[in-house]
Amino acid sequence: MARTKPRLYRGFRDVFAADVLARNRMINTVRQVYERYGFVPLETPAIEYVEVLGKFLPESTQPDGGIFSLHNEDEEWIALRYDLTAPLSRVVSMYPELPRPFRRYQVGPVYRFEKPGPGRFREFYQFDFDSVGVPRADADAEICCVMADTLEAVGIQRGDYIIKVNDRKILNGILELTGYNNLDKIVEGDIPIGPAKGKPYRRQITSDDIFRAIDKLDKVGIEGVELLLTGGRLDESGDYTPGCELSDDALEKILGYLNAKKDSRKEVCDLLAETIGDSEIGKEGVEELRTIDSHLTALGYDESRVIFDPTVVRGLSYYTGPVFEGELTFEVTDESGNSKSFGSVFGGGRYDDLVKRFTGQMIPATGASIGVDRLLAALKHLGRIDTKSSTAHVLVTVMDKNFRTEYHKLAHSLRQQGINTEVYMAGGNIGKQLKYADKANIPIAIIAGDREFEDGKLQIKDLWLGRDLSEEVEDRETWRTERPAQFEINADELLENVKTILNQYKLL
RNA sequence: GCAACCGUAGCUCAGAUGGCUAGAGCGCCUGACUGUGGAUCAGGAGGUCCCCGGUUCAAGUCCGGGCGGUUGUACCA
Repeated sequence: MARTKPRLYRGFRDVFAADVLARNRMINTVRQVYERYGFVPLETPAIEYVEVLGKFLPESTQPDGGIFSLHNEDEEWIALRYDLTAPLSRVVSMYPELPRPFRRYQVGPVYRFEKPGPGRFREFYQFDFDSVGVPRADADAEICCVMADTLEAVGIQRGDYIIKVNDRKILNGILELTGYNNLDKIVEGDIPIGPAKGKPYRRQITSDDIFRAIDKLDKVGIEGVELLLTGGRLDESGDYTPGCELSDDALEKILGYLNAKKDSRKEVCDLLAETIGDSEIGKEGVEELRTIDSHLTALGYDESRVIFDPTVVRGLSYYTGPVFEGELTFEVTDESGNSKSFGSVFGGGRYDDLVKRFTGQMIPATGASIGVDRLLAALKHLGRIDTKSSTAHVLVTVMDKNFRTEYHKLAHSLRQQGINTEVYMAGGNIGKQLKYADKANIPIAIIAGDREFEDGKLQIKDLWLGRDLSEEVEDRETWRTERPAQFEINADELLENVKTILNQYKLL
């Protein structure tokens, strides 16, 4: 009979103890920060109606790519949530009795039907917090504070991260200045360069594509952005991306805007105010940034933590005002040996129109979201994660089956004192049991047979110490006869001995 | 979606121009005191060489198609 082959669906993964434990710890830390600001927990289902999730039903009969969707029994489209913000906006419009402002946090898996990459999965955790019902920019300033506090709480040092802020209204203002704010045209022609040279292309270009191009600054550099805004760009795989074919004048304005980088937030605001000229929407954006700046400054969140950066776009999404990006700035080397900064782990912004699609009324909201797994990867990289893969701190070994009850009683008494204790339940000699403890990363083993029980003694073994000592032991004989890191103790002194060892490993 | 590269043991890979009974390191299992982790030593298990078809006396190796993976790019809430 053909057996079933165990396999994982592309982009999904199993997560084992060490990683789950580390993630739980991190989530706990983050939760404490969110709660310190008064955010309250919310849980929503993983599945929602497609139209609730957002703009994924064009006029076609199928939801857009990018999400996991299926038909329900009534032939309606439902889908796995791809973020936690759309469900929040549904909740806000479904329960008008909720207190406003509604400030909630939510953590859980979200799903995206995209090509997975290294560290990029189709199921991953996000940890969001949002303020719904607050139009004022001090709410945005608060988001920045929470972001900074959170990153520091989980162990990212000041200087190893930066919160970057921009405002969509300013971006829109710039677009307005260039005259391309309602851009919608078809560009077509023959690919001018590369392996596919001569092949015809045809592409619809809208204002969004200008943002898209700007958003790629990190990836393709300023020259790349320039190409994307003008004639088009050939990437290293030989793929050609048609450009926006902007005028020289417009290009110049955009590039000038992207250069409005200064060390101080105030200077950036001044520079942007100058660049933005008479654009009403642009001026509004600058005012918002000024308000955020003054709040942050008053609270002592200076440019070492939060800066204004005109190049931040944050995708296309639903953002309507300030946008935030929490970036880790320390360098990492990828597998091809290039060093680059770790990148963004925290993102968000103001989205004043998101609830409107349900209720018709504008309900302002602002918030941010942690890419939990990416942040976890960063902490691992920094060595700020202990990778314990066990919950047991003590393994009671079974040397003599006749004493099985005794072993369980020993374990029970330790548990009652709050010590996580496991009794070895499978068969096998002592060596096998110690190997198990070693592999499971359990720090202490207790060994006892008839000799010990007769004398009221126990053998207690510090396995982690033994592991270190073993590096100096040359031959098998001394290892076995000396039994490093193993002590005989009186049975009634077990608890204090266990505690002493666990304290050394900071496990209590 | 498009493009390039890749697919041999659980993992990392070796197997010039077609000629094997397909190998190595690591890992895994057993043993070296039936009361002790590591190192060492001695054994052992483990492969339809991704799948299907073609060329050939002969295919892990060449050709076609599929599937899967990696990377880049597009999209990205």
